[in-house]
Amino acid sequence: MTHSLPIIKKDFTEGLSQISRFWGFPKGMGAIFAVLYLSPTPLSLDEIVRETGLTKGAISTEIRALARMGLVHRSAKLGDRKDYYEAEADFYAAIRSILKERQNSEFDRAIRSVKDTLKTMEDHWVEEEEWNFVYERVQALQSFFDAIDNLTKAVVRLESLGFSNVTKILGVLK
Amino acid sequence: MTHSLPIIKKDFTEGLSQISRFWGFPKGMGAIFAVLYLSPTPLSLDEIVRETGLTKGAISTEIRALARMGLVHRSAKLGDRKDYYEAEADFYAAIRSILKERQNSEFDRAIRSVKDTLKTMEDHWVEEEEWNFVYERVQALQSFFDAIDNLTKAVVRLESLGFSNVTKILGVLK
DNA sequence: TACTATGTTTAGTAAATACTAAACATACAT
DNA sequence: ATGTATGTTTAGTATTTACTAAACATAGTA
Repeated sequence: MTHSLPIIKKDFTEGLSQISRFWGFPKGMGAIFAVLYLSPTPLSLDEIVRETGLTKGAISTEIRALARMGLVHRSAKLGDRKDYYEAEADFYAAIRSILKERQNSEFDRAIRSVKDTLKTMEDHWVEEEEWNFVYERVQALQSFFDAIDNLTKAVVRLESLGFSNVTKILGVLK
Repeated sequence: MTHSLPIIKKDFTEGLSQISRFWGFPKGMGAIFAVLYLSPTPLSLDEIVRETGLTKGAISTEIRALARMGLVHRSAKLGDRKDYYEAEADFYAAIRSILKERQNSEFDRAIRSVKDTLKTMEDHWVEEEEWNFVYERVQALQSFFDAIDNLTKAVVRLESLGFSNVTKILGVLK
C-alpha cells in the first residue's frame, strides 16, 4: 500500500519542507504548514506534534512566525481551551501578507542604510572622479530598491492578487 | 574625516552584507558584490581579499556563485594572467539571470515533487472524502506554483526588464 | 486552594553553514 | 625542467540556526 493517504501526506510534507528551506525558512516550518494544509479540520498543537514529530516548543515558535506571515490562522473551538490552527489556503492572500510583514523588517532597515549612504554623500560632497562614480552606483541601487518597493506596495494594495491580475501582468509582459 | 570614501564604502558594504543575509545568501557574498560594485575598475582576487578581509578560498567559491547568478563577470587584462571581476550594474539583468539560474535548481525539484504527488493520486484514485480534499489542496498549490513559474518565465523572456516594464506592471495593478 | 491541561520560554545540544588555513593544481616564465 | 604567480579544493573550525527537553506561566476545574 505505497499510495495510502498517510504516505502521500508524508511525501508532500517532505516536499514542502525542502521548498521552505530553499526560501531560507526552517524546514520544520514547511512541514508544519504542509500538515495543516492537508488537514480538513484545524489541528491542535499536540496533533501537530504527532504529525510532524517536532516538539511542542519548536512548533509553538514556528507557528507564531507562520501566523505573523498570515500563512496559518489560530482558531478556537467552543468549550475547548486548546488552540487550533489551520492553513491559509489562498496563496495569493498569503503572499500579500508576507510582503506586508516584510515592510517593517530587517530588510527595510538595510535598505534604509543605502538611502543614508546617499544622503551622507550629498551632505559632504567632494568633487572628485571616484566620488562621483560611487555616488552614481549607490544611487542606481537605491532606485532599483525603490522600484521593487513600489511593486510590492502595489501588490499589497490589491484586494486580491487573484488569477486575473497575474494574467494581466503576463499580458503586459508579452 | 568620518565621511571619507573608504568609510562610505565600508558602510555601504556592511549594508549590502545584511541584505544578502536577509535573502538567505552568505553575508560575505554581499560584501564581495558591494566591493566590486563600488569599484570603478575590475578587481583581482587579491584586491578583493584586501578589501573584504576574507580569504582567497572563500572568495573563490563565493565569486563563482555570484558569476553563476550573473551578478559578477570575470574579465581578463591583456598581458596579465590574473582574473579580474566586475559587478553587473544592471540589476534588472541580474534578476533575470538569477531567475533563469533557479530554473534548474533544487527549487524546481521540490516543485516537481508536488506535481508527482498529484500524479500518484490520480493513478491510484480512491473515492473517499479526505482523499478528495487532499487532492484538491495539492492541486491548488500546484496551480499556484504554475502561476509563479509563468511569471518568472515571462520575466526571463524579456530582453530587458527595464524601467518601462516595471511601470507597465504598476499601471496594470493600479 | 491545589490540580490539570494547555501554551511559552529558556538553556543547552545538534546540525547546518560560512569561513580559514594550508595543500594542491595549473600555467606561464625563466 | 624548475620556480613563481595564480586560482581551486579540502579538511578542519567557528558561527549561526534549528531543535529538544524541561522548567515555567496561565487559566480553567474541582
